[in-house]
Parts: sequence; C-alpha cells; structure tokens
Amino acid sequence: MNNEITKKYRKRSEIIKALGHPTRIFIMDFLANGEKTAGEIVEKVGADKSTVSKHLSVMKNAGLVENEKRGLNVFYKLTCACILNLFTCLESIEKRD
Amino acid sequence: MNNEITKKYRKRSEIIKALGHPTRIFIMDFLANGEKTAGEIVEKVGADKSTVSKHLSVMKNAGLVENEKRGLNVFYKLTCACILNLFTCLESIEKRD
DNA sequence: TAGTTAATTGGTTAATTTGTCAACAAGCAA
DNA sequence: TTGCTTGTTGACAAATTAACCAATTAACTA
Repeated sequence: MNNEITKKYRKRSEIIKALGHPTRIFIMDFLANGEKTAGEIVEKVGADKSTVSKHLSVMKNAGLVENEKRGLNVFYKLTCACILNLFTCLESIEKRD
Repeated sequence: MNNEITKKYRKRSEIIKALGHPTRIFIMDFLANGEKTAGEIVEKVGADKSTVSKHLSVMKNAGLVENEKRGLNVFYKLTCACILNLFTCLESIEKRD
C-alpha cells in the first residue's frame, strides 16, 4: 500500500465517512426529494441546530452536498444523486444477516 | 426522525462506517480479485497483523466480507460485489473538487 | 439604526475508533 | 507430545468524532 495509493484511499474514505452516520444518511434521503433549507433539515432531524449544521458541514466538505445562501436561508442539495444507489446495495447486505 | 426510522439508519451507517477507512477500502479492492487469506491481506496492506485482523473483523461484522477457515488459513471474500459500484460514484464526486 | 430570524462557529465534555504489543487458540507436522 | 505457523483477542494509550450550549455572523425589516 504505497503512498500514492493511500492518498487515493484516504480521499475515498473521507467521502464514505461523511456518509457513515445515521443522521447524515437520513439527511441524504431527505435531500433526495429536492433542496431544503438548513432550518427544514433541523426540524426534520429533530436535533440541535448546531449539531445539524455541523453534520451539513461535514457533508459539504466531503462533496456530498452543496449549498447556496438566498436571503436569510441556506439551501442544501445533493451534488450527486448516484450515491442513493448505494442504499439499494446496502439493503441486500442487510438482508443477509 | 422517529425510532423505527433511526433503527434503519443506524444499521445502514454501521455498514458504511465499516467501509469508511482507507485500509478497509483498500482491502475491498484487493478482495475484488477473489478470495485471499488473512496473511496475504496483511502482507499487501503492510500493517501489523493484529491491526489488519481487527479491520477484517469490523468488515465481517458489518456483512461486507465473509470468511472460512481451511487448514491453517482463513480465507476472506466479498459478500456482495455490488459495493464496488460505489467506488465509481465516488470518483465522480472526487472530480468535482 | 435597532431588532429579528437563520445559520454557523467556538469551547467543552463524553464516547468511539484506531494502533500496538503481548498473550492466546487452532491446526498441522515431526 | 512438542513445536511451528496462522490468525484472533485483550488491555491500554492516543486520536477522532459527536453533542450540547453560548456567542457570533449575515441578511432582512420596521
């Protein structure tokens, strides 16, 4: 596992780690319906707004979502809906247990 | 995010977290070529055998791999090659940055 | 300008994850 | 049985992640 390779795998794992939290997966699913404001996400998740904001920040840094400020609101949306296909695959793994 | 839902998302995140480490992604790629012994994986990864063994244990608990002891060796293989499709999707996210 | 709403950031604490070394268990062979 | 090889487990320290509250910033409105 040489250095060039580890760089590649580190980058991948950053993205995957950003997906690896129940709240963040929930947010991915929620955003599959279209863009939402941070406030709408906070309400849907039901956690402290600072907690949710930090989750969104992790997701944005990983490139899972992008955001845009319009007026007082910040709108979030998925950068790549293809990630949702992963969930289908996960279900087939879940069923094996 | 009610209780029934969180159970679903917790299970998903367990699987994803098991993928969210550079070494473990590397192992997934390595196993895409077919089953390998723990020793072969240790050599390829280049880390302590106990470290690799624990990574394999995390992956197995999540259902990403399965193993079988034959003689002195323990052979590991992917339970579901479909996970590899995820990596294609990740590349498209990586390219956006 | 002062006030209000929406969202992010900083600081702190608790929990989880990772890596390493040493000890152990299982299977084989002399 | 004794010893060798392969792999897993336990204990511990270091690093990372997560949640919460308080303070702050940004954009609008009266």
